[in-house]
Amino acid sequence: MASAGPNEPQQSGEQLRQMLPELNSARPTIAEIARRAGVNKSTVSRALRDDPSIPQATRQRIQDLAAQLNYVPNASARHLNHARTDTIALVSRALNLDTGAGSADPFLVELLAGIADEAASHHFDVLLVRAEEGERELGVYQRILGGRHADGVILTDLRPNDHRLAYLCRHRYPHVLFGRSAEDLAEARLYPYPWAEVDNRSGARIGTEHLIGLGHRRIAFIGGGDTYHWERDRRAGYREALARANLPYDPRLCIPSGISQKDGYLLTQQLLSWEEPPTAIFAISDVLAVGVMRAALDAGVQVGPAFSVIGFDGLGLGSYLTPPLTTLRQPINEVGRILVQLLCAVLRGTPPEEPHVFLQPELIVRASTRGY
Amino acid sequence: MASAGPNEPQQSGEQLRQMLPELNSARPTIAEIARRAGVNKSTVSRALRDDPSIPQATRQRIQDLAAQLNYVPNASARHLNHARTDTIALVSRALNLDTGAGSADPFLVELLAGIADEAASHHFDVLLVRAEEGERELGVYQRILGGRHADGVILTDLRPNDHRLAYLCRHRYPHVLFGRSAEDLAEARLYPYPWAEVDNRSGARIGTEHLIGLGHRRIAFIGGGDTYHWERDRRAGYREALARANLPYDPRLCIPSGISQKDGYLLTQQLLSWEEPPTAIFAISDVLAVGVMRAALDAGVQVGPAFSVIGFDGLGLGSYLTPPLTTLRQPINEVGRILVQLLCAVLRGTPPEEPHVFLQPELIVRASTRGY
DNA sequence: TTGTAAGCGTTATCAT
DNA sequence: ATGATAACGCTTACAA
Repeated sequence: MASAGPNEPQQSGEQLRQMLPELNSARPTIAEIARRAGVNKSTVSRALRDDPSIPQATRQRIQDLAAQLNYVPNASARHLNHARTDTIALVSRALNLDTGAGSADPFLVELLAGIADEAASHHFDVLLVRAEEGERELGVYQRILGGRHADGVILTDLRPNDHRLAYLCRHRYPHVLFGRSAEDLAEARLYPYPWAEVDNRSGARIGTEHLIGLGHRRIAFIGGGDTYHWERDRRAGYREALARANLPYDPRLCIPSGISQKDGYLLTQQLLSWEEPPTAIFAISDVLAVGVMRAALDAGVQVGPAFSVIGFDGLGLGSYLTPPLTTLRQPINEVGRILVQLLCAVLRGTPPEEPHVFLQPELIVRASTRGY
Repeated sequence: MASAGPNEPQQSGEQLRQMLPELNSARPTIAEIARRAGVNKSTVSRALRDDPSIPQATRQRIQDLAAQLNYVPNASARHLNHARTDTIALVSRALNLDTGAGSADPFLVELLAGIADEAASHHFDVLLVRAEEGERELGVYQRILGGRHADGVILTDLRPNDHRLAYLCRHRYPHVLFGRSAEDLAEARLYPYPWAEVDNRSGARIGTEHLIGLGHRRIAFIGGGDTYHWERDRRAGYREALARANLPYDPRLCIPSGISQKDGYLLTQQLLSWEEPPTAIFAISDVLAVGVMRAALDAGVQVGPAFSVIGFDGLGLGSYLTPPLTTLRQPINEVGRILVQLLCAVLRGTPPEEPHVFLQPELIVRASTRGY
């Protein structure tokens, strides 16, 4: 296979060093354009924004000149002048390598895609920020919002009594939340800033009811700690379904865990070694469910009728697993879009009539859950 | 389950509208600090950066005051002044919802995690930018780099004769590439800007040789178009292995496709309907391999000895598939870190001695490939 | 040790 | 229709 022709500039790697002094040069300013055009800076500024007070002819002349010189207005200068940056930040825990997830969280990309897409259509830049934990947690928001790296921020991984909320409200930092608790919905609707959330509790309840409907009675719920709304709510939905069906709640069947595939794998290995193992497992996320199914298969347990598995999230992956995974699909892309819309509305000064969006997940039944 | 106590400020959603005027207020400037401290702006500026010329006492006093007033220097002002933004941008195609991938690319998160982590440790912000296609492709770089939204940019999805390179070089826009061709490595080493790449060709060759070593003779290679280096190189590696083993190259067995699980699924369905189907499949990515394995299982073909499948990427997912997927692991996180290190070095004005990093992927043998 | 003033590149408010 | 000027918030010679 022939090499692609040498089309790029060819220089020794060392020559980069020689180019360095020029790196920051040669970007024309508005003053430069003005000088060359023989007009004032303000005329150029007007011409470039198609101000009708500038006659068509000069306008065109200046625009051509600017294009020819490859002029692009300096963002920092503009931001400084306008007192806004047209940038929103997404703060996410999933970017931390040491967060224990073991590997990438597919959820984040889906969300990011929605966010990036919508932000672009609003002419906003997107800043990606790692969430910090503990002492330095609030410092992140102070830096980004106080220092005006961004005009507003999207928060994820909300917790009960999340002290970030009080902090952001106190400082009037524009923000939008992904994740409120279904537990306090009435209260959450009073929150002054927008949020969007998927009904984790109902989702988990519906999923559990699905298992119960299939005849399962010993249903384990695995995954999640006690930290975030989404994990608490999903667990609550599980218990709610049991209660409604007058099934006893067995704490031994409700097992906390990490969020990686491996966690699901190890826990399921244990479960299956019980003398009376559960006949169905509700995994708190699709990622976890992957590990659960693998463990079952490795133990020679066929996933389906005798041992049903359901996940949560609706990752594209699910339908290609063996067997295909029943799950509760979240409209992740859409959540991303909505979050951006809500935040932009706030920044624009025109908050939406209903700033609180509560979406329903959708039960997708596949072969991993079958009648017992 | 009790609701989390009402800890957040409680206001009607409509009150947000009333708060709006205050949104952009109340962020103190350096002038404000100076006024309150009874000193000049420049003194404050110095005190805040621990300039030793300011006596310890005043320094402390000013720092306390700033902290108390929640002062954070305005990034735009600082950037304007310094003529740099301490921001790098990642331009990615994977953020486009309409890109045909169908869903999230897990690869991107892994890369992002590495990038975000390393960038943070260099005190750089990370801007996330969707790649455009066609006419508007270069406009993205003009806007980001010319407009100084970022100091430098990370390019992905490189193509042969990628005209972005000439463009960036011509304008002296600092950048680093993820993806050069193994086909023109000598030439690529002359490129003035840094790049990092994983040896896709060798990886694919080693993977194919693995299959050949297992006794497979009819080996299909599916996936990828003719656009990007990574897909061309992997295909080249496949052919190289065949050639070395004196196996004939059958064009019918080298099948282009999209990059989604579904593409892998549909193609494999077709393959299996042939009168003499291949006994092994090299899927150009792990994501594609997921679809391949699903199709095999659905067709009643057991993946393993009689029908081996190998992927490429080494996503965490692979070891939990059924059967676990043999693959070539790319050090994705590390690539992200390296890209940032290289770019920061350029921006710092101290380019590394060896700006071109070529990493080897690692063959990870699992149960999806077995002797034929 | 600290203050003064110029400058970063825009935009906006005056005038003219 | 266009020019002059101030302002955005910060840094940094240069003075004092």
